[in-house]
Amino acid sequence: MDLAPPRGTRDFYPQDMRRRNWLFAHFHDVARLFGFEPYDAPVLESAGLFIRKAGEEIVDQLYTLNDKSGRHLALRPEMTPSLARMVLQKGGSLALPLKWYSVPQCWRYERMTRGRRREHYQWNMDIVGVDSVTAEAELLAALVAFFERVGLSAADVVIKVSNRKILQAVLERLHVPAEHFAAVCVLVDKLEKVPREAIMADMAALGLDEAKVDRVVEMTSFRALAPLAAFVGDQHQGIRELRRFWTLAEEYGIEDWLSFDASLVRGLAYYTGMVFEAFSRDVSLRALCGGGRYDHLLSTFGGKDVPACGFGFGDAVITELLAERHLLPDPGPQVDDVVFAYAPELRGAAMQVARRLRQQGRSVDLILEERRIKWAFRRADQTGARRMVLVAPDEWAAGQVHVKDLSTGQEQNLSLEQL
RNA sequence: GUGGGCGUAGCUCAGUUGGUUAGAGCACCAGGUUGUGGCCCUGGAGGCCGCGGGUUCGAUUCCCGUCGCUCACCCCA
Repeated sequence: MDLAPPRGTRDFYPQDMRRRNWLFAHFHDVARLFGFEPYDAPVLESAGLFIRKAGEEIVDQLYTLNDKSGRHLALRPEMTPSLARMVLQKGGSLALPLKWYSVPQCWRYERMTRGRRREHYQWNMDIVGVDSVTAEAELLAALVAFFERVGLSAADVVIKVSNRKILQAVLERLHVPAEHFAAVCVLVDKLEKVPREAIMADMAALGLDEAKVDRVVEMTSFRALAPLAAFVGDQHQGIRELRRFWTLAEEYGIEDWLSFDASLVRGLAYYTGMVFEAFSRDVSLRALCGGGRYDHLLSTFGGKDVPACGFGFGDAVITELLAERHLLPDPGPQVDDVVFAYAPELRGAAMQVARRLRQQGRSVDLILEERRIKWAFRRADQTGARRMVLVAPDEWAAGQVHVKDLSTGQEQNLSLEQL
């Protein structure tokens, strides 16, 4: 029997769990600060929820299975389709806008390399029902709040921002059929990552010959808004949204974190407007997080569209960055009191003491075995306990327990009421 | 998918030019100290040397295969 977890998955021993909880606590805290409500959905969904035909890698990497009734199911590779399903299921009964968040475990079957596994936890924040870039500004402000809380600054992290509507305008001028927009976006996303020849056949199938691809490459090379505005028109909606967004970002005080980058497209098919990804400025890592606007996702599931945007933020890359910056804490256990009975006859008394302490909300490690006191002290050191509470014959006869502060060494006898 | 590195105690690793009983540190247990921790001392337990085959009088060591882990490349959110 192989005792290792399946390839690409992780065990979380208590020490790992403490660190994970530390990170997740920041996710939860920031969500609360921004007024987002938690939700969750099954890890296992109908495979059809995730299967799209735009050539996305995430669809090729689905973990799928057939259950005993022959249903075609998949482990979720991302959370957004489940969120869309939940919103659709409630019809019009949900009071918009929704500001929801979750920290789901997501799965994808892919080859293992450094910092890439087959399972990760991904903090998701989504705003459903707001069609203005005020929503994107809110999401990015939350991202910045998170980075600041874990000790990162605008000197460490850059959030690249773009808007797919600009690419859409370019494609329209090149007479690329509108129904190919999503698939072309997925290919353009690959332009920077694979040799151009590798995807030219796919480009041609979608209506883009060499000259048109040249035009797209030229357009994605811009790192400033002005030349693009000249390209697609100063009053184009994509340009106006970006300008409005930047104004909002300045008012939020987060503009130092942001950078316009026309090459940013993202590899998911459903984005329709603003898109963004955060990167470490100097450490070579994959994107820390990414997101964007997906105003037409709900109609692909047969429902009425509702404007929405959101981001996903995986636990893996940020953990690597924080570790490299020595910003990742290694918290110890959180036991307050160790309760130890000197003799078997005092076990009942020790249980009473432990119960009393727990009623006060203290974390109590009651020694369950017949051990020598030396062992109890060593265990107290290992668990980081603050006090040793000794239930001893003479003191107990007087209605008291002997309490030792483990950091100062001070000792005193206290009654149950004084504990 | 290609190439490299590594598989020896719970963990990190040493070692064996092929030879009797495979070592260390940390961790664990016991004792020194029958009611007081961290330090120290002494002792103990713990190994199909990844698995299978081959060569050999003899393999943890050499050879072949295989599985696992890992890094780089390839590919990709």
